[in-house]
Amino acid sequence: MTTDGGNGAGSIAIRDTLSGKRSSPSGQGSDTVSIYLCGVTVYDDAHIGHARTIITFDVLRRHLEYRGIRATMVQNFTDVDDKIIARARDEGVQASELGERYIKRYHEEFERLNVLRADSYPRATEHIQDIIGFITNLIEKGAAYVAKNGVYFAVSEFAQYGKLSGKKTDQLRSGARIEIDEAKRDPLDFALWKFDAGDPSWDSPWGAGRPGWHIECSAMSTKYLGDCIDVHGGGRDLIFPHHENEIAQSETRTGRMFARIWMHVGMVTIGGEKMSKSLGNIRSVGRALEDWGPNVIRLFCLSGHYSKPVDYSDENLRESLARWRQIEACHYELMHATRGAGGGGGGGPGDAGAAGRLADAVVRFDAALDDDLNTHLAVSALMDVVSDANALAAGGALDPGWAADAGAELSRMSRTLGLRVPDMDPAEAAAVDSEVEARNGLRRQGRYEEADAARDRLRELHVELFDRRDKTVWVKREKIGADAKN
RNA sequence: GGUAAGGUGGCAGAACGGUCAUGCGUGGGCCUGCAAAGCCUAUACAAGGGGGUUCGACUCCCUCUCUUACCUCCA
Repeated sequence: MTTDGGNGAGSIAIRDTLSGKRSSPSGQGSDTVSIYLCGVTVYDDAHIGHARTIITFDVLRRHLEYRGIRATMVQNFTDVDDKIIARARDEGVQASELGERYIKRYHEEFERLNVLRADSYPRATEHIQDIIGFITNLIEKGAAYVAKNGVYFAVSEFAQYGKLSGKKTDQLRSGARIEIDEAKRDPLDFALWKFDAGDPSWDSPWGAGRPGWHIECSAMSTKYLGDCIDVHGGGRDLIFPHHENEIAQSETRTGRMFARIWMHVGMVTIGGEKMSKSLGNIRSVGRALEDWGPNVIRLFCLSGHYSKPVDYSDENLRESLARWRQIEACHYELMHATRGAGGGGGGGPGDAGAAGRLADAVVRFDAALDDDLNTHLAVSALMDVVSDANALAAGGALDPGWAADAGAELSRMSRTLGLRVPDMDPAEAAAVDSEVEARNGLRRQGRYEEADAARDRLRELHVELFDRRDKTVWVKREKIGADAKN
């Protein structure tokens, strides 16, 4: 039973980690949404786990915009951090130079993944004054204190600490894992500012140093999106302590709810285990792009519900590849049919049903995304259109009008998922057409060796041919590394 | 130990209190000069164990068990 009226935009619901309930990102009647996504720490290459989180939010954003809601998206780069400093020292470069390198690479890779640019990508190092201001507020409120080695947030001052992750402070204190630090009043207190006059360091009212990890997100999200964000998210592993700490800082400062919806994306696993540096099972985005290309990676990342883990296995990737091949071929199938290449019996009795099935699939696609961004079901709905088109084509009943409609819908659904069929300019298409024509002439004359040679030539251009009863359909394939290896 | 999310056919993975998607895989057929892709068709004892609620549960409740994640940096 839907609680709201269900008119387009208002019907989108996302499950909030904190309350466990679904609610609309756009609130009541608003047509804009603010989204803050915790991005990457720039000391190494991005991996598939990063990709999954970012692609999930990318689809959320695309779907919101399709529903007429303008999303303002802010995604940070953490460019000051102990690991960056250590890595820079090892390589003998400046921390800023290292960060710059990985930020550049990030943009290149995620552009290839067809991820829309965020409205801004704030960096911690460019917001030191905002961070200092934020910390000053917290000290004024009595929620932060200056110690020997830094400025700390006093967890005891925030009564609701633990509400996001479902943890109780005394349980956390009794856990043996917490680092004992004499300087802290409470082992749960976390650093807002670390004193260290080393390489990357900035002056502050309390002493030279650098910000702690969590404060940058509170400061920057507030600066760009205000005190209360509509959707705040990241990977599940950020729930504690990162997001918990952000809530503590921000809500202490404003006395208001920090984020209306917390959205957390499940981990990418390798053989059932979380991908992590310590296990040495990291798969980089760069490598994945080489092996599988952007569309397969996206389909893989969207193959299950975002909140659940997904296993980066060869089998799963192959399945995504098979799906992609079908979608790709279908785009061409519909394009050819639309160009009126006499498909035979248009307007048969089955066509009326086809229009209904198409409309139904589109409704299911959008409804799936409305319902807590169920990309798995959305992909299924898209695949229903693909197989319907294939069935009609195989039966010689692909009516050009239907093909045009289906092609438009398929493109639109693909766009929402961020899938992109390789571009082909008309001149190239015409060239392929005439090659195919020539080959069919050879086939009619029984000159099969020459015809096969023509087919091979086209294959080198990644054009694949399907000879049907009455015509030859061709598809321009995306080059995929893993294909070549097998 | 605490917290959270899960255990669905050979694999992946949904929905739903009553008819158990879909994809991959597998068998057969069609189409093709051959091929590829696709189509048609068939295929599966499917729900970790045990209780309970119900006319009826995979779906709700309890319990046990297993898995994973988080409790330390992590998307």
